[in-house]
Amino acid sequence: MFSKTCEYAIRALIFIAQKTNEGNRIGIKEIAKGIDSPEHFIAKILQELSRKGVVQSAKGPNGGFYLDRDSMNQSLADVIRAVDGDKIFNGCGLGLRQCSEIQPCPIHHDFKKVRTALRQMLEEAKVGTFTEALENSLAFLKR
Amino acid sequence: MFSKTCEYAIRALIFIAQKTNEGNRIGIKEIAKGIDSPEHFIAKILQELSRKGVVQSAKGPNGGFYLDRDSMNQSLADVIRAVDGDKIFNGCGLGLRQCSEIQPCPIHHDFKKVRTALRQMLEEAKVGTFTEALENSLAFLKR
DNA sequence: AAAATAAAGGAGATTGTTATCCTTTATTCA
DNA sequence: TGAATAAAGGATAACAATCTCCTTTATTTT
Repeated sequence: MFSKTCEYAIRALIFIAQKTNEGNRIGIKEIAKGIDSPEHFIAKILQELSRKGVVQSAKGPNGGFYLDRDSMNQSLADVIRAVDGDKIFNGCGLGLRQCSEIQPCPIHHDFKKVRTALRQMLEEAKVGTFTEALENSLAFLKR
Repeated sequence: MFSKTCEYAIRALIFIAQKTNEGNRIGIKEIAKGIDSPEHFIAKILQELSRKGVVQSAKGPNGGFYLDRDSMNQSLADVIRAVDGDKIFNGCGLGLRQCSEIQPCPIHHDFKKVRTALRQMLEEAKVGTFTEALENSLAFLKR
């Protein structure tokens, strides 16, 4: 569904949100461990997301990644758009560039409903709202 | 959403279904033109699908690809499973192998609803049922 | 100011997907 | 039987996604 890059990004942001809610910045090594991802790879991904303002970072001792209020209120859809673009929300299911309401592919209309449901769900899911479920072991980010 | 291989495969099968309904077998070159795909690549894909029984073929003059009754009644979900496997229907949205009802990722439950809707839609869409829409220019397979 | 820390950045390796080419096999038709 | 046709199969090229390593820059602490 999403690229691996995007999966790691979402997991990392939810993890960082949790640490931010606890009042801490968090380093790359701990993030990689916390979400079971390749350390250097998630570093690259967060570097890019930091540049885009999707996540905040601080260098030096006691530095690390964290989320400001805006970032905490971002939706998963925002994160996905930053990483994978919006083809998952708008692209044709059969890969036709010209596909549209006027010139639909055979599954355009049905597919649109599903995509819309997906988008709504991801727009409503804010990065900062998973902390509680994670704390109470009602959700997991590893493996 | 799906791999390019899968997108081409679905478009090709719907196209072949149309030709079969007209009573003809159809060659690779015409398929590639008809669905606007790389000729050699769709040849490879259909070769594989032919081996799996998803599409039928005949060699030699007047040969080409066609669909028998079973293949005509296949769902798009069947085609997708043959090409991409079932990770799109079962896989975790965040790429966690261990994700399940008991050990869910943070978006597991919401995600499941969307995946289920997607699957139902694709199970109901049979390869052979798009001919009419294509004939009446209510749907397109190119570009 | 120097040392230590941690992210940023650049460059490259690995792997998987997408795409192409050429040869072989099966079938039809003359 | 021989020529033509069309898919099957094998090998490989091109490209993108994934992943790793090393150096640089910014910041803090002593």
